[in-house]
Amino acid sequence: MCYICFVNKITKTKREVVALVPKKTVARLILYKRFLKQLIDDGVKNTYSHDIATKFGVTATQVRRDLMCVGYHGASRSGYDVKKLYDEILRFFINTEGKDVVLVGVGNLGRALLSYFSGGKSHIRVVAAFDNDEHKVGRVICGCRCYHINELKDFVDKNKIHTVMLCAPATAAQDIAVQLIKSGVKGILNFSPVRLNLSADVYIEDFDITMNLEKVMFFAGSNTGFEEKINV
Amino acid sequence: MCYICFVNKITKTKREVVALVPKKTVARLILYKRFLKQLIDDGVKNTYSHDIATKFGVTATQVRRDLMCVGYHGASRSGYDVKKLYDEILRFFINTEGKDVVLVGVGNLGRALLSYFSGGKSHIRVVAAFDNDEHKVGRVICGCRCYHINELKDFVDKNKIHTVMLCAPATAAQDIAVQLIKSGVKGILNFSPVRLNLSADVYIEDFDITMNLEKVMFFAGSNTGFEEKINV
DNA sequence: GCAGAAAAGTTATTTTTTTCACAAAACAAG
DNA sequence: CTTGTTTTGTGAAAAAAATAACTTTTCTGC
Ligand SMILES: NC(=O)c1ccc[n+]([C@@H]2O[C@H](COP(=O)([O-])OP(=O)(O)OC[C@H]3O[C@@H](n4cnc5c(N)ncnc54)[C@H](O)[C@@H]3O)[C@@H](O)[C@H]2O)c1
Ligand SMILES: NC(=O)c1ccc[n+]([C@@H]2O[C@H](COP(=O)([O-])OP(=O)(O)OC[C@H]3O[C@@H](n4cnc5c(N)ncnc54)[C@H](O)[C@@H]3O)[C@@H](O)[C@H]2O)c1
Repeated sequence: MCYICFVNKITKTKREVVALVPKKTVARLILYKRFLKQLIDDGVKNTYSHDIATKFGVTATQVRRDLMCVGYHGASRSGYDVKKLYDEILRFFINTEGKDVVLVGVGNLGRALLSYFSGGKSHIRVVAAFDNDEHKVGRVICGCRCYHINELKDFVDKNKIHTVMLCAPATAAQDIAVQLIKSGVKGILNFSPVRLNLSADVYIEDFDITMNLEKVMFFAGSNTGFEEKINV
Repeated sequence: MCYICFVNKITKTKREVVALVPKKTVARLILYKRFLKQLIDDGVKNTYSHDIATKFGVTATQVRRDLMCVGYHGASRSGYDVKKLYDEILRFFINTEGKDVVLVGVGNLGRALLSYFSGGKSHIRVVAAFDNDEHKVGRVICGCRCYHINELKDFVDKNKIHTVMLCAPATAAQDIAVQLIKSGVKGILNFSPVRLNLSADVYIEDFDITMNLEKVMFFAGSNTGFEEKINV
């Protein structure tokens, strides 16, 4: 597999590019991006693969491999220009940056998420919430306006929404997901503990709190020396 | 790597066993367990690797591979006895089952988690919550009693707690984590967007909502045909 | 009882991800 | 200007995970 500069120099469709980038690399790049942002805010000018690696508990080689995917070249000996590297990573995430997100299911979890994303703690904007509970529809909840789920298709169309956080009860999740896809949604962060059965051209990330808690309980109980470096 | 019956027949320490079981297999086994529980409740007696595979979007071979790790043998043609397989998976998770968990950081997210786990929606028990906010200490919040963070060590000792859900602000997370480890905690499900820097004999699962949302946004924007089968 | 199908179990192969190892570059000090 | 050190970039190797291919068992229908 040849990663070399495929983002910038060789003409490939975005689809092919994505296929070449390991999924875990995408996850790590997001973390690197966050770290670089921090460095910029702190006024740091340069950084090294080794720095980044230490920060995230991976090897320096891994970091350099990952950075190959974004096509920015550091300098021997003086490492990476923080600002330039950051910008290049932003370019890699060009389809992501600035895009808005909506949330479906304004329950306990949904409200926690809404307050977080409305509270200015994130650069990601959650621009609307949807529920089927008439008591919630029409109100502004945790800083976000709540619409009826039936209004979702219109909203998604008009606002070119690609991504949804799905916090509905397990029993409703599959039906809602089908509706989301019909409305043109391309990615779902699924908090409900059910696997969504959908056509293949949608990206689903199952974000299963209970399963992950059980996983921690297992490894905590088993006393292995393992430590998952990065959760992907 | 030879998986054969290592749980039951070959004498190995638990540590070695865990090292042989792929991490992702552990994650999938938890999902299979949940599915089998459902089948038992529905009165289904038998199931097949193919059934389970379809349910979770993996291959039947993968399922059989995973099940090798728990040491239960199905029967050709008639598949797996649901109850027996479930029991065998429980045996695999013997150190996990029945163990209790505590939560640190009773903020927006913490409260959502507390109401979920106190609301009888999970078989996992969150037996105490900890915070440093005097307004919260001493109260029962979302069905769970909240103690001062200073009382944590005692509680963890007395109640043999191994696992913690950490929902504190990013700025406090590292300090709290150090304290947790000193208190004897062996596993942390870390919701804060910082990597915890700790000694290696603790299992940390970084459960980074923002990073995962960005990942979905990336893949949603990039229109690849990819679908992550199971989030691990 | 036998042919055929269906399913588990297992070995081999492939694919994906990570690490190793080293060349090339760049800088610093003498 | 040369030597040594540090750091990137990358081919090659290794490790991990997933899949394919094959073997055996068991059941069904004839
Ligand atoms: N809260 C947690 O800590 C937690 C933990 C683990 C898993 N989960 C999962 O996350 C999901 C949400 O959990 P929660 O605690 O917020 O649940 P909740 O019951 O508090 O909220 C669910 C919300 O979805 C809405 N809803 C129901 N049907 C709908 C439909 N058809 N269309 C639109 N909205 C609909 C409800 O009105 C409600 O507002 C659940 O699937 C749950 O299993 C939550
Ligand atoms: N809420 C979300 O949807 C969301 C989304 C992404 C990430 N997160 C992360 O999850 C974590 C919790 O988020 P939140 O929205 O619940 O935050 P929050 O501010 O609402 O709650 C934090 C809680 O931690 C307590 N706390 C602070 N310092 C403490 C200490 N030293 N010891 C014990 N308790 C302490 C506070 O009193 C408060 O109750 C944060 O790290 C946040 O970045 C949350």
